[in-house]
Amino acid sequence: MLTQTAVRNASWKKTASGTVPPAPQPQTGPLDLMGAQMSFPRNAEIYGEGEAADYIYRVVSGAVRTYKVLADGRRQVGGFYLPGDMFGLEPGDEHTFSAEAIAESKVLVIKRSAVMALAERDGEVARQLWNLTGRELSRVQDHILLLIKSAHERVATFLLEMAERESAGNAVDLPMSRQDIADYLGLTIETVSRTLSHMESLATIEVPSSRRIVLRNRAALSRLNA
Amino acid sequence: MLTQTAVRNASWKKTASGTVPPAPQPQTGPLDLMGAQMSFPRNAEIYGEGEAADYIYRVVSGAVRTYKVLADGRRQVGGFYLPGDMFGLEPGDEHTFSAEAIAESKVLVIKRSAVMALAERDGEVARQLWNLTGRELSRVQDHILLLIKSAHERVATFLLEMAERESAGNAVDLPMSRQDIADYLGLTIETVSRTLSHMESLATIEVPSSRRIVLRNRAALSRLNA
DNA sequence: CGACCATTTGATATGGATCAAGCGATGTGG
DNA sequence: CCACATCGCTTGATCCATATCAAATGGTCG
Repeated sequence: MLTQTAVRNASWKKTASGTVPPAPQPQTGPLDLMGAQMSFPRNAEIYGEGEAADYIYRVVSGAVRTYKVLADGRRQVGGFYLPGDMFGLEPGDEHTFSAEAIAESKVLVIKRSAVMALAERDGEVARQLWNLTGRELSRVQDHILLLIKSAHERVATFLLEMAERESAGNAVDLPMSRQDIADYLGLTIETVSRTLSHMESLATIEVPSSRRIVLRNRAALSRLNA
Repeated sequence: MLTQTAVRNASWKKTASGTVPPAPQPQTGPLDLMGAQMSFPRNAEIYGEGEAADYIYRVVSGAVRTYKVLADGRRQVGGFYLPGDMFGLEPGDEHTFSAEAIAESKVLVIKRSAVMALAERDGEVARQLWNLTGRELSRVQDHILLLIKSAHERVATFLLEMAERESAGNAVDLPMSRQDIADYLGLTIETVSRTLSHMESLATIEVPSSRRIVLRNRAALSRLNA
């Protein structure tokens, strides 16, 4: 079920399947052709933890974070999803994380039951779904490796990861706040900020504005990538 | 491909499908009927990181750990697998972690290609494989949540998890060493040991021998479970 | 222009790591 | 069968990376 917030903010629009997403993933195939596009303003909830996972999603523009809040208020960001990325495909039938738009975002919403029915008949689709879960799995495994590293290593790994995903030369445009980054890396906002400042002082990166980071010395970052 | 160590230590034995594993998982179905049983001595490698994922595995007796070693020698244990658990099913065709027997173990080894062929024809099997990956995914997601907690919380969570999986009253028999636990929890062996001692001093647990832990106050542990 | 929010920077505190012994169980050779 | 080596674990002392608390700065929007 879509969330109240989500529904409230929704601007439905049947999409002619001709719409080309900014950075399409190679591995999506028939899933491209399904679903309806919705818009979410900054910080709008797309779905909440514990809700029925009736839909799966694909980012068209903007960016999405998934997260979980622990009993005492600590928040862990599970992942960031950029244009072309699919998210919300859960093994069980409840979402285990919540999802929010980081910035104004357009998201393709696909009925899970439709996809499942399709997978039933078409082995190729089934394989694709499995693949998707598999990718997610290795992403999460990498995240674990990240969380045992030092603060410098975590930030370096994060920057390299973002650079790779955006692949816009050496400049990385971060859609997310320092708080989002901190909660993703398991650090405090202060530590993230200090680490970036330190890297800048070493000329490893440049930070022309807080959301824009230029990688000046990838080798140094890779060395930290451990 | 099976590892040198693995092959060297292997004692192949075609298993009459009548062999009943100690704690069968409910969700395995047809996969039960396939594969051959192998024995691995303590600390034997079952497969190595980067090897072709030609087989999937199911613990019959004993226990298995999967792990990854970072460039600088730090080791992260990805998970522990107890009798009935499947492991080694990777999305890609290379193992992303290594696997070793923690204690003398019997493992059912199943040819991946055979399972895939079966899944091709039988949607039920395909769904089961997907499910397996999904379970693994949520296990790993939980692991991430673990890694952002305090040492006490991590240990408490670990003990409750093990107690649940073994479900032998309040006594937990740990097949793994303190080092294994430490590497799973992202702590040092000293911190794990100290934390257990501290919990014992609070009468939350009893540690009659280093591998045996009795939960005396689950409520206190759950409170730490955050 | 002023208020607000995000970010940076500074000072201090602290949880867990590191370094270093000590201890107990297990096994081996004499 | 005992002495001793070994290994896994515990305990102690100290250090350090990162958290926490606090304030200053900067950027954005009405």
